[in-house]
Amino acid sequence: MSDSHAYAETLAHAERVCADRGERLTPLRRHVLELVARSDGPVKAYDLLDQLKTGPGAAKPPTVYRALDFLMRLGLIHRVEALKSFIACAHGHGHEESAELYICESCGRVDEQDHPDADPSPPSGFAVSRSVIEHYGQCGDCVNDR
Amino acid sequence: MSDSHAYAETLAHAERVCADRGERLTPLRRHVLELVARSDGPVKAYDLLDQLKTGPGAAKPPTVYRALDFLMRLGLIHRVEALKSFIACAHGHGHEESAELYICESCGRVDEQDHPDADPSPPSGFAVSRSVIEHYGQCGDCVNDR
DNA sequence: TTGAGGGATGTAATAACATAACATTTCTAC
DNA sequence: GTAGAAATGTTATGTTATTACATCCCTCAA
Repeated sequence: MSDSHAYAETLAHAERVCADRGERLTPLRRHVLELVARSDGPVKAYDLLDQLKTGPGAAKPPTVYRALDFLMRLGLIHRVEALKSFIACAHGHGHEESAELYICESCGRVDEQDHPDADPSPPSGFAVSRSVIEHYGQCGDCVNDR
Repeated sequence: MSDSHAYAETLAHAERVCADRGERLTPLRRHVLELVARSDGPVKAYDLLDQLKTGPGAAKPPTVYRALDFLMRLGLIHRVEALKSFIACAHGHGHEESAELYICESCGRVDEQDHPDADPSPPSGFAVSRSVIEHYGQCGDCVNDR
């Protein structure tokens, strides 16, 4: 997500989503989304905080976490649970709360797949509202490099 | 996992796994496993810490985290990433690193399913070594209760 | 039997991650 | 223009996890 085309699309998509839902993509929120989208891989909240700390009016943790919560609520970013990190959503998909992520532990790249909405085998009667699906390993490139 | 039969089985299983792999289930590690297994649902590291803090020789964080790491390494417990918590593994299954969890947000119960080893759609060439699969929602009982 | 080496545990300090509570500002609608 | 709601600022603190180093304890070989 470091290439500028995808990045521009991410922002344009964010504008559209906000407009659709009557939400405000404020400068702060846009800025945080930019930082997440420009970053080469999953990025941590406190790294964002550092990047927002230029000058005397430095951002404090709640500022960043609120923006991240907002962006997650709109499905514009995902939290990578096992890395305590965040990535920009690669899709304009609908199932905002259920990305399926492939995280390369060698190069750090994250690949987001569309995942089947139908769960293979939920326990009887269980109603899933949100899923965390994260696969760790090595991407094709890193496997070949060895 | 609060019923004593399953609990006894968990410990017996732990003994077997350790014996097989030449690892030592020390009193401390056994104690931590007991606390996790006896707990009614996912339990937090600092809750365990509190439970180990009886008397003056109180346990400190690294003590608990080391035991938890050990138990995870052997597949005896799982970390519930999005809850920052731990549960005893319900199975003696082989794919230790890839439990599929159904977590009820109403009653807190966690149901561990065997999940398909075959991944539906990994990116080309990606070699998965470990997966985090957590489904949040309501279990059948809680859905009916409403 | 002793002492070297390794694994486990104890301990202190601190790093890293996240939220609560409340004040202030900004936007929007009337 | 003003009320109410939404967003942001600010302070403080809560929660989760690790680093670094000391000590203990067990095993095994000399």
